[in-house]
Amino acid sequence: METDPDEEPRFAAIQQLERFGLSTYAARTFVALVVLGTGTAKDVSRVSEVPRTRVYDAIEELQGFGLVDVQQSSPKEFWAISAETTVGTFEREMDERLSILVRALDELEPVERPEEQRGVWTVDSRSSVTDRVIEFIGEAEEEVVYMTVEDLLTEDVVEALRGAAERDATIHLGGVSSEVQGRIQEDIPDAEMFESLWVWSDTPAGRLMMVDGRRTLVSVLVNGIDDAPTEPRAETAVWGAGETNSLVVVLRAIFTHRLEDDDPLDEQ
Amino acid sequence: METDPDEEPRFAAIQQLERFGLSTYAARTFVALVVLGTGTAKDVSRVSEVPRTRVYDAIEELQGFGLVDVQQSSPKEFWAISAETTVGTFEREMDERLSILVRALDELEPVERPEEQRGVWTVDSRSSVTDRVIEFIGEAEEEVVYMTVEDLLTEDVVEALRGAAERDATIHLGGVSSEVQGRIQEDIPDAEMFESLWVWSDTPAGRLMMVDGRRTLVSVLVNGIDDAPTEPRAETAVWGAGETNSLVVVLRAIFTHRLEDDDPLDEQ
DNA sequence: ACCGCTTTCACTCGATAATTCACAAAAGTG
DNA sequence: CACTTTTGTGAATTATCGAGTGAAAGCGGT
Repeated sequence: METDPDEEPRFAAIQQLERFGLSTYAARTFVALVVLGTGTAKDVSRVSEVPRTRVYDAIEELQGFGLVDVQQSSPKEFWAISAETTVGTFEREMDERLSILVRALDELEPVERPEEQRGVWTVDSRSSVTDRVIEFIGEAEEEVVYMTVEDLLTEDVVEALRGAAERDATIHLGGVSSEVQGRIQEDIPDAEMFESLWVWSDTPAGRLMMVDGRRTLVSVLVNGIDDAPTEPRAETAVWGAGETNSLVVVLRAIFTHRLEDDDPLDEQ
Repeated sequence: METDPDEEPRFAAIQQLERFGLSTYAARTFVALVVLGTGTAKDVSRVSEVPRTRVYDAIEELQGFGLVDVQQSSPKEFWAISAETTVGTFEREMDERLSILVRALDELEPVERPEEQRGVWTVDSRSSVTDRVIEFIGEAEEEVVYMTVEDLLTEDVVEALRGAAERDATIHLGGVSSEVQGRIQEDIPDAEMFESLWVWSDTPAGRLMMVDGRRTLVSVLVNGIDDAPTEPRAETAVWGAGETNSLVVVLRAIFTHRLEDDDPLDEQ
């Protein structure tokens, strides 16, 4: 690191503002004004390193976003809205953009997504895997089998499972310690716990799920066991859909065999 | 218009995706996949007009956002997440960015913003003016005088007024018809209504407010009366702060004079 | 081993944004 | 009132990044 620590929030703010679509001049100008509260083009130029003659354009851009007010005097003075209001402004802006996006996508999306798939799809980051898990659980009508290491049994997943349980789907949950089992039983009384089908820890295994016997997902934690345990290990998953999908067929075989058995740990 | 109406949502979707930071290739590729549900580079290229050879880069970019999964086969196949999940993904992304921004801005913002101001600031769009109005009402400790045309008495403003009333500030509200007065009385029982100080309609007047006798705002509706009444008329405002601010002094004179009078319509 | 297809990658070009420059208008200053 | 400094606007120049192109490297099947 070679950056002045005092400048770190300034840099972060500028970076985020740029990501929201401001030009670098506009972003730097705004941050300068937040620090100053109020100031002239010259003031802004001094603390923001924006060429003085360009401050005016930047202000205009910021006015378009409703982020600064100006005082019609000579020299003109500029005033930045409060941090709080700024966030509110962007929140509204983003809501707006999102609603346009969802409207457009809904029109484009074919009414029914192809269900049966031949291949096996791969998903990469942890958050994406979680997305997929939640999506699939959300489609469950009859049965969810979900086996996971505890780290990955996050609140939103439990939420999705509860939703499925309330739709009268059977929940089989495996791989979690007895303490956590208790907590889950409170949330989802109907969930049925089962022991791990095999030794679960000390493997890179992440989660393993099957929904209605026609959709399955398997994930592993990458950056192997011997790696520095600093980084939360990244997750990567494969999933498949359809009665005849190969991944589905394999997992269905395993699960139905094991779950119908009352003493699953001994065989094979 | 010369665009195929069928293509309009497609265009809108691409545009929004670009604003969220996707390259045009990535945006076009994703939209193509949403339409197709699933497809190879060739398929995508055909419907998206993205050069076939660059589809792969686009997919990589999209994977970074968690928007597509791929099938490791030859040819590779690509799968787009559902519209619903897409929105969720961006929602999380934006929340993340916003929280970084607010953290950074809070550190930068001087603890107390300068209160007394000499000049008069101008604000431009309707939403920005509303922002300022709400902000100022939120600072009220003793008294809010707010006179407005009914169009501009939106729910969020009423909300802010209620908040001020609950902090034991006196609310004087003027310029609204008796029907609306009734509705407001329900929301904010303590609000005190007063008649317009002058003929209010048929002027370009918008709102006029004073908070604690030290902060005032006046707005007008531009794009004059004789303009086509299609567009909701734009609003532009000026505001000032501080006991000795000229705008504040003028409005305080008017308001205190008129409000203390029981028969405000006749004089001057 | 060959051919066609898929995939990757290095490179050009052009649009756009960043930066600099020149100058007119306005505001101070002696 | 002449002269200097400051302020604001517009155009000119430079840099950067992404779109588009094409060559070359894998891969599969015959």
